[in-house]
Amino acid sequence: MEGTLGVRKGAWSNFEDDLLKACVQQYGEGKWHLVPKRAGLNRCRKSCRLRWLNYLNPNIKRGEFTNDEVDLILRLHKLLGNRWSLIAGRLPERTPNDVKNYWNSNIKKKLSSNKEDVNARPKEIVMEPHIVIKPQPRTISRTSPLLRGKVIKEDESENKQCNVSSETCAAASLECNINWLGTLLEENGSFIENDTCLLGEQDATPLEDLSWDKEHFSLTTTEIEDFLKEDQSWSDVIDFKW
DNA sequence: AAACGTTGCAACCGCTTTTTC
DNA sequence: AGAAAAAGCGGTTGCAACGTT
Repeated sequence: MEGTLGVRKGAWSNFEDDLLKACVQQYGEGKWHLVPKRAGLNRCRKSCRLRWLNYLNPNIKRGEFTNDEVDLILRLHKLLGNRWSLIAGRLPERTPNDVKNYWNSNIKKKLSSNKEDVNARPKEIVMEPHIVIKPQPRTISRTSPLLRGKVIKEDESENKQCNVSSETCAAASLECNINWLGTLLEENGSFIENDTCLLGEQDATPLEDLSWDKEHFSLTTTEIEDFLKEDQSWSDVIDFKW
C-alpha cells in the first residue's frame, strides 16, 4: 500500500517496527521529520511518530482499563471535554489514542444508553450541555508581583520584551492558570475561596455537601485531589501546556 | 459452515499550534 | 514580523477479529 510520493501507508510490519525502535533508541524521541530517513523507512513523519507514541513506546500500558482509570476518565472528561492528550496525561502509561478509543467504544455508548433511559422517563434529571473549558490569553503587567522585583528591559523597538528568568516565567504561568481557573469559575457563577472550590453555588454551600453528580459542574477538593498523582499539587495539574 | 453484524483498535487526515529561520 | 516547517491534536475511517443468527 503506497500513498502519494510512494510513501507507504497502512499496517506496520514487524520489520518496520524494528527499524523504528532501533532509530528511536539510537537518536531518541523527537525530530520526527528526520526519522524516516534515519530509520530507512518509507513512511511519513506523522506515521512514524504515531506508531511510536501509540504502540512501540515501551512506557505504554496495554489491556483493559481499570475501574479507577475509567472513573478518572469520566471525571476528567467532564472537566476538560475531548482533550484526550490532557486526560491521558493524568493516566500513567495510557496514550491519548487509547483513551479516545476507549471513550468512543465504551463510555460514550454507556452514556447514550443512559440518555435513552432518561428519555423514557422524561421527569428525570437531564444532563446539562457539555461545558468545555478553554484557556484565555493573559497579559502580565509590568508591576505584577509575579515578577518578584525582576526588571522588564525595554527594547529599542516599540514592542517591549519580557526579559525574566524561565523560573519566573514558570511561576507567572502557574499563577495565570490559577487566575484563569478562578475567572472561569466566576463566569460560571462559581468561585474559589481559600482552599475551597465553590461551583455553581453562590450561597457558599460547604464543599462536603457538593457532589460530582449533583450539579453539571461541581467538585469537592477531595475529588479534585483524586486527580493528583503522588507528590503533585493541584497547581501541577492545572499548569497545562496549552 | 456461511453470512452478516458488531466491536476494538491502529492508522490516516485535516486542522491548529508551536518553533525555527 | 512574517512565512515556512515541524509538531501535535482530535475526528474519522478501515479492517481484522469475534459474536450471532
